[in-house]
Amino acid sequence: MTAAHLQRLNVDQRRAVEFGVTTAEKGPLLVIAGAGSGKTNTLAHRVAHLILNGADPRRIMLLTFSRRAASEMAHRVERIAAGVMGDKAVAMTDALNWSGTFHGVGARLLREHAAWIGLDPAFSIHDREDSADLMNLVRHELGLSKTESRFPAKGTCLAIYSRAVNAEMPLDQVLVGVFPWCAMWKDQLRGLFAAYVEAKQAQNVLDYDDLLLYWAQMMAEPTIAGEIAARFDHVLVDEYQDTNRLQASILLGLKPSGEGLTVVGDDAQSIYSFRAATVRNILDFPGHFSPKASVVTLERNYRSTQPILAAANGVIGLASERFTKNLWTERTAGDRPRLVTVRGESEQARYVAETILENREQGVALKAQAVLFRAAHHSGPLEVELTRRNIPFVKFGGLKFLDAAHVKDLLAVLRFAENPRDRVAGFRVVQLLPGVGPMIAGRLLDAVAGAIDPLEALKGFAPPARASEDWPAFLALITALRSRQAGWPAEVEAVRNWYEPHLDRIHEDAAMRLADLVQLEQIAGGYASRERFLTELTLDPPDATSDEAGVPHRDEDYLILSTIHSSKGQEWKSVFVLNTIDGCMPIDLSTGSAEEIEEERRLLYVAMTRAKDQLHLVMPQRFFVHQQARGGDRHVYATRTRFIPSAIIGLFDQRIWPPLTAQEAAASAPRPPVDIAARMRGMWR
DNA sequence: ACCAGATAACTTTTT
DNA sequence: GTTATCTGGT
Repeated sequence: MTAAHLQRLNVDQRRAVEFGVTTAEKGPLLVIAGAGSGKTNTLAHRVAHLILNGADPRRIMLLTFSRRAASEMAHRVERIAAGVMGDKAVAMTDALNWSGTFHGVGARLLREHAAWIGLDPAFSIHDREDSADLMNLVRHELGLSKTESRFPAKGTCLAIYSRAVNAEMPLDQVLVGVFPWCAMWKDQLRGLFAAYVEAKQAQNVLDYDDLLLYWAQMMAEPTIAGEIAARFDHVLVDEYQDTNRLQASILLGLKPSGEGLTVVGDDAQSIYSFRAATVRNILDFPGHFSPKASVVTLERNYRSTQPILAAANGVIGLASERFTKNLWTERTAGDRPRLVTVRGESEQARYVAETILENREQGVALKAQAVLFRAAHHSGPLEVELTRRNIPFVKFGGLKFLDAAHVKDLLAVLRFAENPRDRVAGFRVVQLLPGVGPMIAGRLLDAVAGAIDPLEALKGFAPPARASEDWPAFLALITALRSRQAGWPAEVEAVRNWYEPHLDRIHEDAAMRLADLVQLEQIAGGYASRERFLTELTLDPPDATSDEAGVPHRDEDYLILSTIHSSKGQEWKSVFVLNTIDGCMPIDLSTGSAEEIEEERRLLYVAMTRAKDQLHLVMPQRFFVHQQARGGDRHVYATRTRFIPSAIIGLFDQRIWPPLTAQEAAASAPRPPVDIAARMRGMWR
């Protein structure tokens, strides 16, 4: 007699779900799950199966790639469990509260253990930008901003630092292997990083990497590691191919023997090596343990039609490292993916928009369709076209809502009030006052940092004459925020009221930006407190930005625009991939090492395997080079992506759009070559 | 001494 | 559209 919830699974999926729970097997488990093989579903079933068989959900750690993935997983677990145990399932899955990203879970563990490791539990978390800004401040202090030849920019410095931390690699090796053009600055960089770490500690801030690094350090300390490890019976990790060595170390600390550890992933979908993720993590996983981890491979694809799968397999089959998986499906009917040649980017936009509308006429909702692209700005012309035609859309990836200067300003005020030692936030805030620049801001923050009571230091500071008019209001605001008299989220409104005149002064389009701030206020209302708001917003920023079309309501139908990276784990009936041309895929900025090229190939594979029924790869022949003045005419004549060579072109349905007229078709038909040159040579013989 | 406006250069993917 | 650097003004 088999439980009902297991009967919907195939043999391999069941093995992954039951392994060690209702079977006698022991030890760690690696599930290699091909694209569309029901990976999320299998993992959700395993969690539900664990709970149904007596595991305590409070003692299950579930690590996913994004918060969205975590809540999706919780929903599924609840549905599956509800099918078996009814209403009681809700309480069980609610108790599944250790689920989230590595960073999110890490932040929580760190706050709980802060006292033990000498950390102030009110630490703030810096996002990438903030970290780069702090790196820049330190860079200036060390005089590295005016070296004779140019010192690496703040972003590059942070990338080097981050790589060394996440890959657990010595600086020398990182420089030689990944940033060879910065190798000459080795000593200065080492000094910079030392000062950067000290600055973070003095200001009580952690960056993204610290959330993992501190966690890993705790797991390296036997007393703390024992306490944390003992809290979790099961640790399950999704998207394991996109984890890095630091994350692998954390897992080993949590489950040294591998008992109770399950990781799921697909080596063919590893697309985050720029974040120091390494395919080796998943490939080497079984060997980390003795006895070795068991491996279950899911090869049956439930998503795509056979022709789409054949084309995707064709693309990944040319990878230099061969993957052993052989995806198959029973969905044999369907069209080959279309490889559509269009004249330029505006035709590409028109093709996509028109085909999407046709699909909708055929009953395919906009929500069941998606447009994917390599870089966030590739969708620009399409966004214009969609807006013109009143097609609502939501864009994932690329510039975040939180990256807008005005949003950052407002958040910086809140952060400064929460943690006055946060220099990056303070630096930004005080310079909003007219008459205050970097020097005065620096002096003010020095005074704050040196004082026991930051507020008193602020009050005692003599502002420059030009700022005197705005000074009292600023002081009043910070005082009010520190005392929390307005309460949450009302204090956001107080900040906005204070900020409004400055916004007007600084930005031309103040009205539009103000609307964003009102939206931010609404978002703030969804969080319990200022501290939770700031933390969770940094760890899980709202990533959908919708442009001129206006924010579609959740119940409305809208099209999905997404970078390929952000499309991970999702699926749509109809998928369009923009700019399937060399220079975009692979993107020409990648310095062209073999490994980077391979990752670009996997990116195309990920994009193609998102499609269920219909796949369109669009190739504009003329591609405007970005980063040029508006109206500029610099463009390149593009060629088909190298990942679809003629050897596999037969797997695609090649088309030209708009379709050629009879005359054009005749003109482009193959004709016997005429050797004019030979005739001309013959003229003189 | 220091701010603010102007100018030139750059823009991959993200927790 | 942003961001680092230069220059003129206070």
